[in-house]
Amino acid sequence: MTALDQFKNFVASSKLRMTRERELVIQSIAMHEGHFTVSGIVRKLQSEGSAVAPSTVYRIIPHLMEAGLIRKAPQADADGEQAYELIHRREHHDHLICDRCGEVIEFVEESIERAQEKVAAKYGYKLKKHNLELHGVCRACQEKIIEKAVRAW
Amino acid sequence: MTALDQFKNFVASSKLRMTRERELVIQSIAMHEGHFTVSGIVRKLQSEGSAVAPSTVYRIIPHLMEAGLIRKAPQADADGEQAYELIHRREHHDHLICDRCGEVIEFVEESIERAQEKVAAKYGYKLKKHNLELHGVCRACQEKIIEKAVRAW
DNA sequence: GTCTATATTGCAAATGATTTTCGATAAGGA
DNA sequence: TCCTTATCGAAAATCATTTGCAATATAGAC
Repeated sequence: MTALDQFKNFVASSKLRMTRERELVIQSIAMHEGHFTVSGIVRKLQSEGSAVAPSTVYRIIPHLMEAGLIRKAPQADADGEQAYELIHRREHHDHLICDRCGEVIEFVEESIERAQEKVAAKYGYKLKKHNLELHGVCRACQEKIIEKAVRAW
Repeated sequence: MTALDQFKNFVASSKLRMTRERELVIQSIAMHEGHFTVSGIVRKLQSEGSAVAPSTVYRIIPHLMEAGLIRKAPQADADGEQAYELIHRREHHDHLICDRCGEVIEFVEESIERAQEKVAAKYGYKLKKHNLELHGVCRACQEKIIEKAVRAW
């Protein structure tokens, strides 16, 4: 079932209506397959010649969350804008974040997943979800930092 | 070493200056011992008769982060305001949280720490910190849920 | 202590993301 | 097709955060 179909089901079980704009936004998000922001979607649709107003996208977001299609990403964009992510029915993933440039890499490390279950079992917990963020400096930024230091010296 | 002392060291190794406002803000945060927001600090200091302007608090925040005293909390406040948290200097630990009763268990799992380094290396990142929250239901709550279900049946 | 350079403050204005208002339009059931 | 009302776009309103600026305060030099 595609994200669009998923939302159509949600619409059917409510008094919401299916519109051209909602379809465009959902397809844009589904295609994105990662983190996205409102301004990003607006820009992308605009460049494709099917502009949708920012206020409209902002109004669609809460419905997509309610429908279980997306959720807030644990970290905002490099600037202050709220980022969202598709909730895949596919495998869960964690985040590796560069605190200097804001790059976000999604990864899945099986050994971490297993170790988490181990910890939960040890304390008698039944796990529902988790949230792992690794913060650091990406390779490109490391190089920029060194460059800058050398020049200043 | 108190948070205030820690910041004083930081100030000494820079061209920053120690001021009444910075001292007030840091002590307010240190006393808080949990999540906090800019507006919360402003309100608290105001009610204590030692008001500090919001813009001043906003300007102190980046210095506290740089000094390693605080960091952004992974989740913003209930409304849209950015939340921060004190970074404890004691041993690093992760959190196992019961979403039903709110119990928080702190733990350290070596295999997880090592696996994180592995992921960072794979992507060329230099790690600075991380943030792991396991969410679930603790044993006690699991039992209560079962009890309740049986009674309702 | 006094002097000086400049870091810091508070206020007000600016910015930028998000929300809301409102008149026009369009979805979908009758 | 007709009607009800959900939805849209544009502009105004909000709200958190940032910035410009003139007044003040800190820390080091003397």
